[in-house]
Amino acid sequence: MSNVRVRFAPSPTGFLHIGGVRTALFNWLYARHTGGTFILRIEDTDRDRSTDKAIQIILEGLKWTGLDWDEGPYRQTDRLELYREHAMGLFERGLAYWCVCTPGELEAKRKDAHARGESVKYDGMCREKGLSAPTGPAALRFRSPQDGQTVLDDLIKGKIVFDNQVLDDLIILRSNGYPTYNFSVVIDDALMNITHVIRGDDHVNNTPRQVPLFDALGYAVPKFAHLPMILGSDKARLSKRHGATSVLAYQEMGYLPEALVNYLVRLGWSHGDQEIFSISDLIRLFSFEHVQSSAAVFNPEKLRWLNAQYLRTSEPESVAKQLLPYLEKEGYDEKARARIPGGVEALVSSLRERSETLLDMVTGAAPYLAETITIEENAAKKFLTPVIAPSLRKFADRLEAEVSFARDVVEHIFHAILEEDGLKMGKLAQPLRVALTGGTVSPGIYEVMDLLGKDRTVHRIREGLKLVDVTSSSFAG
RNA sequence: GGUCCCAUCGUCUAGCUUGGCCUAGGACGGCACCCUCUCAAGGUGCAGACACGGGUUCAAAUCCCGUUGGGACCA
Repeated sequence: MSNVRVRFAPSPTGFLHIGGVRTALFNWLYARHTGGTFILRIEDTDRDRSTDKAIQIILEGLKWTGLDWDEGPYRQTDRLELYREHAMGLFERGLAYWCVCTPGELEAKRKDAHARGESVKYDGMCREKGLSAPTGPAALRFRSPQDGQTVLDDLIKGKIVFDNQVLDDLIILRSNGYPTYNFSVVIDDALMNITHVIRGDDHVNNTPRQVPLFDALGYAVPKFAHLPMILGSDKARLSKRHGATSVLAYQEMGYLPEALVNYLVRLGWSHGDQEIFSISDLIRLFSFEHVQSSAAVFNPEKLRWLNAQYLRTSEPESVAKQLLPYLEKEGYDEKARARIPGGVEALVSSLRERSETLLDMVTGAAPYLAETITIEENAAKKFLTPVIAPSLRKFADRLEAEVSFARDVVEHIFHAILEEDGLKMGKLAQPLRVALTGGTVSPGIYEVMDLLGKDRTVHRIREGLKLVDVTSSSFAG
């Protein structure tokens, strides 16, 4: 095991966002690629917005996508003492100071500076006051370096230089005793020995504030890798109005986790022209070298295509297993599934060519799981005609008389009738399809019969025959 | 407003580090054709991009500068 230690640190303030999953994924891949450790840390210091429910959803989402963590989940609220201790440590060494400026004063100053077109950073009012133990409300501020530069050598974006002059003396401990985001992150990353901070590039500007903290605290500065954002179709940051953004929503919509992972990894990372990667491919091939530095637009169409690819190439057994809960949800119980001779696996094999999601499969499965069907009116009118009725009846009769329902036997009977009645394949297959499935779209006609079994096949043909419009038969005949 | 990031087909991207193999490749989507018992899948083909302007160089998608346009963060 290498000494690489990475973490995924979501805030439990809602569902697990698709962008969060990608961040987690890149962390996970890097850990697995290097044989390092993947740590899960819940950043719940925002007590007003954090909920236990949200934590559960995050865990559930990660489990579904298969991103297993090696340590944690740690919770920042369990570590508050640690932040206070280290903050006071900085104070004792003169690297932090008490600030008694009130929020109102600060706001006024900011407005003022803004109006004059000046920088809105903290003016350092309390910097040299030397307050040792203020009695009223006070925040602890870090004495940020004011000269020189902070250089970030990002694994993805390369060298980024920040002038320290623009750095605020950032608050590390609020007057209510809670640490600020930038401080708790540094303490955690330092104490957890994080070697690589892999996060969204919305954090790039936080980095020059954090690096001096590592230095002041006497910890090694980790390496940073800032991942480009995922955007919606209008190039704005991906959000609800672009459609589903919660991972679990994708689960509900019938996507396979492997497909989602494959899609997400290609949003920003590439390996030549390859589009489809197994998890082991990804672990083996992943590197920051090929991570894109520009943002990417989320494209649901391509996700659907990828999902379809996975549906078709995965083991039917595995897909069948994953399909089960969706079938249950639609009310297709054990009994319904038992109606299909080959079971759900056979169903999957026949339906997967024309399904992009598991939900598509559920829809397509209806005629085979149900005891009876309703035939679409237009389809009946068009295909269940008096002209074809005799051939259909003949087919049903012969099937019934035959002991075997083996594929080649059925095919033989079918072709014999085509020949006898001078019909082309489609002339008989389509009416048969309508009688058997109730619609005009289905898997191959022999597959349909396989899924239905002999009894239901014969029965449905006879039921379909009842719909043949007798009033037009005199007209036709 | 300040700071930072980014810029190849509609979208994801290869190529950029180490300029020439690029008349810019692949994938999704679109269109057409083939296959065909329906619908798909599959196959073949077509349309489609180096944001712009300057440099550097024998040679630039590739290096440098600027402009423009997007985005993020701080307010």
